[in-house]
Amino acid sequence: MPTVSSEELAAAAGVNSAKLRKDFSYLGSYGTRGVGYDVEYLVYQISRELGLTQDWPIVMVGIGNLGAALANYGGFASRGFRVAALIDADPAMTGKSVAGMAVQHADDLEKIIDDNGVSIGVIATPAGAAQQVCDRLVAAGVTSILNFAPTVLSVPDGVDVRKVDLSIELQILAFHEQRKAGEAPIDGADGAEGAVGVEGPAAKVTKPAPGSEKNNDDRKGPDGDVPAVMPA
Amino acid sequence: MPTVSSEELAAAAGVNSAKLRKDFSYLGSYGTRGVGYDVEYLVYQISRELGLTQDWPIVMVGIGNLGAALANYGGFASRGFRVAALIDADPAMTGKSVAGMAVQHADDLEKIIDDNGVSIGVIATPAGAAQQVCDRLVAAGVTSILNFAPTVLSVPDGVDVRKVDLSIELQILAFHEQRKAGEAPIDGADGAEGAVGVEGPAAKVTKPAPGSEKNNDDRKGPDGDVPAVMPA
DNA sequence: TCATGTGAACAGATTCACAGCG
DNA sequence: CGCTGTGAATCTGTTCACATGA
Repeated sequence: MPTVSSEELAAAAGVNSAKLRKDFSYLGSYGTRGVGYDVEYLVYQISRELGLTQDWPIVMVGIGNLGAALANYGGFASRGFRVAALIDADPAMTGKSVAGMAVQHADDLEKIIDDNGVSIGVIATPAGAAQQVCDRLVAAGVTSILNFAPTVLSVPDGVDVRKVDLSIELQILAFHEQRKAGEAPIDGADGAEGAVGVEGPAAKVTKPAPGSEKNNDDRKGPDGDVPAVMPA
Repeated sequence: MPTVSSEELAAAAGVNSAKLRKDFSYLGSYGTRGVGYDVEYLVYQISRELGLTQDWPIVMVGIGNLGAALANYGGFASRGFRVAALIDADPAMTGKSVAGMAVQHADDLEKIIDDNGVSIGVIATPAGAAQQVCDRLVAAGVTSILNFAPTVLSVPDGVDVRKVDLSIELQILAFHEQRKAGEAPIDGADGAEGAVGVEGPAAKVTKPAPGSEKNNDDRKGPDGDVPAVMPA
């Protein structure tokens, strides 16, 4: 399949074809009128725009279950990421092989980052160690951090942090599940009678997907469809 | 602190106070004019709306590194989730203790789901097993699935699937990192000269956060700020 | 003729600004 | 008086529909 039309791509992705064309147009005019988009060329252009054509050395700090799972995660390499080092503070871990790499001790963190020109760090430590690790990463020159620890990190301006909360996804499923179960108030403690706009967001729950596969359509993000504030 | 104003909450969350008030108003009128919101009452109302006051038994299938990491994840219990069972297809895993629970064999999947009234399942198996596990979960009555396997699952109508791609978050960081590095084209293969709207989305990258902590502000979601289509 | 690329219309979400109530 | 709750104004993002060019 050498070329593809916006219509076909849109159907596959479950979005409107006009939106897709408009989005593509922001990257430049890579299509051919009357024909469509050259697949190979389009893939290259999008890859380049997203940074997939670059090599991104990353360090992973905290090689527990989660760190090991991440180190073994197949998707990284194909997206241009190269795990430059696995780092753990536990001396017992040092030298152990995880995902085919020797774990290095946290003492060498600064040197490792410097030697490899790392600008992206992944934190998979326990909550208590996260801020300290973060500070060291930033001091050593890391400017993007992916945080799996259940802590809010403070960083100076110019440093990006993304926090992944693995339970928030379950939360969202449970929220939808609750809706499926019926609108009846579960526990009649008191009045949610006047709950006006509840129907709005709820309409998203089971959108009839235009495509045949249904998977994360309708989704704005892990926290895109729940209120911003939530009790700890 | 018995009460809190929309202004304070908004500052803490890094959003506009009017938006916060409007969002809250969809749940009902739980504030007091001239005073603010009663913290305890507000927490309860939001918890109830989000389903935090319910007990959600879940099963986790695939107890490798990632499954074990999830089973040990502290955040679940506090959000109303109860891990009803850990399930793995490997007989060598059966009976092993992970996060204080004995791993059960996949043969018993249907019985476990039925006995515990489970409606939410977590798949952390290798990609090859995911669809099969998914089908069995659905057949056994599960209606919400959290999928960590790198596969798109097909499910019947009425079943919710959320896919978590751990590398997508890195992808987003790398995308921003690329922007920080400067607008100069990295590889001059050919013309992205006419790249018009690139400045639009880019403006989001380093928004001056209204709050003091900067952490996942500006974020729509793991895929909220990258185009919908991306090469495998 | 066909599918892109894009102004213009539309829809949805956010913010403003203030009436109303404790 | 202060802060909520909310219509109205504004802004942002999506979709329509068609001129344009291969």
